[in-house]
Amino acid sequence: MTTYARNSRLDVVLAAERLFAQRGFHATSMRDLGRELGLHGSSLYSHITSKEDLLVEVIDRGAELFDAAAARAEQAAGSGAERLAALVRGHLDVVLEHVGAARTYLNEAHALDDQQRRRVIERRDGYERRFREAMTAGIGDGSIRADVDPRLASIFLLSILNSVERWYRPEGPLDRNQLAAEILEFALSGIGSRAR
Amino acid sequence: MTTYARNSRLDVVLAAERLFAQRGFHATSMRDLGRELGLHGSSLYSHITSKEDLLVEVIDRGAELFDAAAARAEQAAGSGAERLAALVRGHLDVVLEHVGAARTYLNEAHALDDQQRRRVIERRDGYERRFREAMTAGIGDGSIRADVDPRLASIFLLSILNSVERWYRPEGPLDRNQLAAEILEFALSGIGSRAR
DNA sequence: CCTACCGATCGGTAGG
DNA sequence: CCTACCGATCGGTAGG
Repeated sequence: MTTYARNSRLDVVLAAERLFAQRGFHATSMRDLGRELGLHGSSLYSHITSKEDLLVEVIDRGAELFDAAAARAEQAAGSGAERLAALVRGHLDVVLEHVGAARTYLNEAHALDDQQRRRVIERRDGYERRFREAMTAGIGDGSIRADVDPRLASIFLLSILNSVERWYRPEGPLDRNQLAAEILEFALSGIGSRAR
Repeated sequence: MTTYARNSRLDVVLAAERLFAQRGFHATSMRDLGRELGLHGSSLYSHITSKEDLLVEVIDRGAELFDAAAARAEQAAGSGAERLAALVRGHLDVVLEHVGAARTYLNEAHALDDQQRRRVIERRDGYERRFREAMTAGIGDGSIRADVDPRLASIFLLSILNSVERWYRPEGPLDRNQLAAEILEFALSGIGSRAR
């Protein structure tokens, strides 16, 4: 039995993460992807069955990374606000360590067909629910203000977190811990003075 | 002189706003665009010179709408925090009344060539600066907390505002004024209790 | 605004 | 993993 594989299937998925995240799914051709790995576009089909499938795989990997980070964060003991802080740090870890998968997951789901897109959106809703639940717990234990709407507040906080990839540069003045601290300070204390 | 125009150039731009926003620039073909207007893809070229130019025009329209709204908002008298509130309401007006132009401006600039993209990003920075300046003014007049970093806080607030199109539905339970109020409450007061 | 095209590129297959 | 393709579609032009 002869086999020609210089690259593994994982190599293909990782290259797809990079290119889908940088240029977008529709702007990335199979030939682009092949070039990234030093082989012909048509050769990719010995590793995958279609370009769509590849997108599904990248996006699912992204979803999995976020879910796993959230599961770890939820083991943090403490108040609801502290659990929320752990969720924020876990989210940033994924965004900063797996840029490609995270960006593709966050920005390219619209390229999926209806069924797959619905599935991904439901999974994303499940992730958002974990933020909501931490806030609800925080209202219960007094660490979060009682008049907060956990659904809206989760959306606002996740909007901040999911936009980080659009502007944050790790080589800039702000390190990851400072970034997390700044986001938490903004979300927990706001920017208005008492004497407003 | 005979002319065949059933649609104006503006019709083409408005159709492009819709489709570029819904499917993305690369996923929209000139034939899709023609179908939207009831004519052939090739006929569009009597109105425009290239698909790229059309994207530039849509994006510039989006930028113009945001800049104009900010200019109006800045005429609001009052504290820095109040000017910031006016900017927030103006931003939401654009996002909700010009969905297509706003979404294309916010999400499709990556499809521009380097030179155009840089120009658009610079213009976007100018818009962000207006938020920063309102915050700085607020620190001066005591309406914004003195320890706030206006640059980061502007990014966080704009992340929330620019993500609105991803989840908000006008026909839902929250009207536009309530949405603005919720965002401002989150940004100004945060969600943490004093006894955290 | 339509008809009739153009060369280039797309995702993907057959066969080795 | 390569070679040699395939039909479909792309942005765009010429000429009326």
